[in-house]
Amino acid sequence: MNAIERSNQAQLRRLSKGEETRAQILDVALNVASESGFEALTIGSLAERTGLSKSGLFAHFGSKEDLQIAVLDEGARRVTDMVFGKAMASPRGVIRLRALFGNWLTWADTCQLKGGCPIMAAAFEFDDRPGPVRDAVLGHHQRMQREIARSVSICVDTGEFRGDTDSRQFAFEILGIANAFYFSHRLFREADASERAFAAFERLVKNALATSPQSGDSNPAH
Amino acid sequence: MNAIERSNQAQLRRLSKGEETRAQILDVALNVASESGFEALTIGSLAERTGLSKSGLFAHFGSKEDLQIAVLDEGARRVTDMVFGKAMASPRGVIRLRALFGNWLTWADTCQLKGGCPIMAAAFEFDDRPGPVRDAVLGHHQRMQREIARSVSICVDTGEFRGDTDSRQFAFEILGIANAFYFSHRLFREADASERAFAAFERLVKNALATSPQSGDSNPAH
DNA sequence: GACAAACACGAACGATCGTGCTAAATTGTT
DNA sequence: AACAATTTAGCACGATCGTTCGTGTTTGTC
Repeated sequence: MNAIERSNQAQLRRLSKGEETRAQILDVALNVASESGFEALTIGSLAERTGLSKSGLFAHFGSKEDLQIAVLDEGARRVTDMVFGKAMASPRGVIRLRALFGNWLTWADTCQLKGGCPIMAAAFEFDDRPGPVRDAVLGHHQRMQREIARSVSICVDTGEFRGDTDSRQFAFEILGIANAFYFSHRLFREADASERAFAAFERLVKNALATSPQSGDSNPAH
Repeated sequence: MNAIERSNQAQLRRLSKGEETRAQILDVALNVASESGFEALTIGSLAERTGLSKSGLFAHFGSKEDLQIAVLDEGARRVTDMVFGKAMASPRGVIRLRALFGNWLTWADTCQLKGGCPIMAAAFEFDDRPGPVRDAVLGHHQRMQREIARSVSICVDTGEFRGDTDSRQFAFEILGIANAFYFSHRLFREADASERAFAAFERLVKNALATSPQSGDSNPAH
């Protein structure tokens, strides 16, 4: 959801003035966090971008820390919508898992976040800085990993995956592929990043399929 | 190499005073970058930690940007030593590749960098900020990916891996596993992070082995 | 339209940021 | 020991950081 849609929604749902301003701030802030990281989320620059005064903006969040957490939560909310929510339209099992994976790779672009997934960046920024922000990052990522593992378990339930599939290991490896995609896509700017990611994903899936894959093409080449 | 060893080396090689001070600064700076990221590399805090004055420290690097790049290069130098250099002691082929992978997971701990690999963190910090620092990060990572792909190619040469193995895809997936390890180890603080990483790695290897693996245990569970 | 509540602004604060100067102290060489 | 070169300290600068406070303006309710 972009700022304009939110503005429309505000008129419909009678969102209070303060709540709407706050939402607009978060929209801008999420873009900044996406492009330049959470460290770059300064009150001054945010005020300038939103047209508010420093103190006016500051009043919506009691502290910079609370602002960071609010941005984090907003990012997580969008991930939930754009990745997990959207995948629910697909039928249970491997098809939904594949949709989930695909959505994860593209959700930042879909949301017009020019700098990639902020939640991903936050993990590296705060993994060694104890405090409420790190706790929030940890919580969101743990929830996401749990959700992915659950989607893998469903593939076992449907009989598509073998019964001895380790769903948490599967989620671990999916997280890895998504990260490799980010390196390839955002740092290296390689055009075939998404193909490489899907190739890795399909290899992962093939290894778990109940119909044993003994043919010769089970190699890491696409 | 820690500060003390460097100090000894300075006495042996007649490292000039300025060069030694610079090396000590970089040692401290690398720790800061490891724990708190490159954004936290401020002249003031570094001066305090090293006992130098702000201007005295600043004089060793012409600008903050040059300092960041110097820290980056020092980090890359250590990676080259601790990961690639060390793996050269192992025989060519899969054994060396495995050593390479293992070294990559543990090198930050081995170097007593309490906050994980700084080069990894830098990738996420600068992937969307064009400039000399990003260029340096990009260069180091591209070099590392090339080295890994080359090690995979050697496994083809030794006849251990099939001829149609895509070495760059292999390197892509290794990068992913290393990233997943970082999430699991540094953010989630999971005790079995390294087991999960090695399980994923061995699955990757098994798929590329020339001796076709059609048995039923080629599953993502360890 | 009145009135209370919510919201935004402007000014100022101490601290710290990166970065210039100049002078003093230290180092290396003869 | 003298001297030049290198290295470090001291001080100051404009800018920006997060935050507080008092005042004005806008909003929602009766």
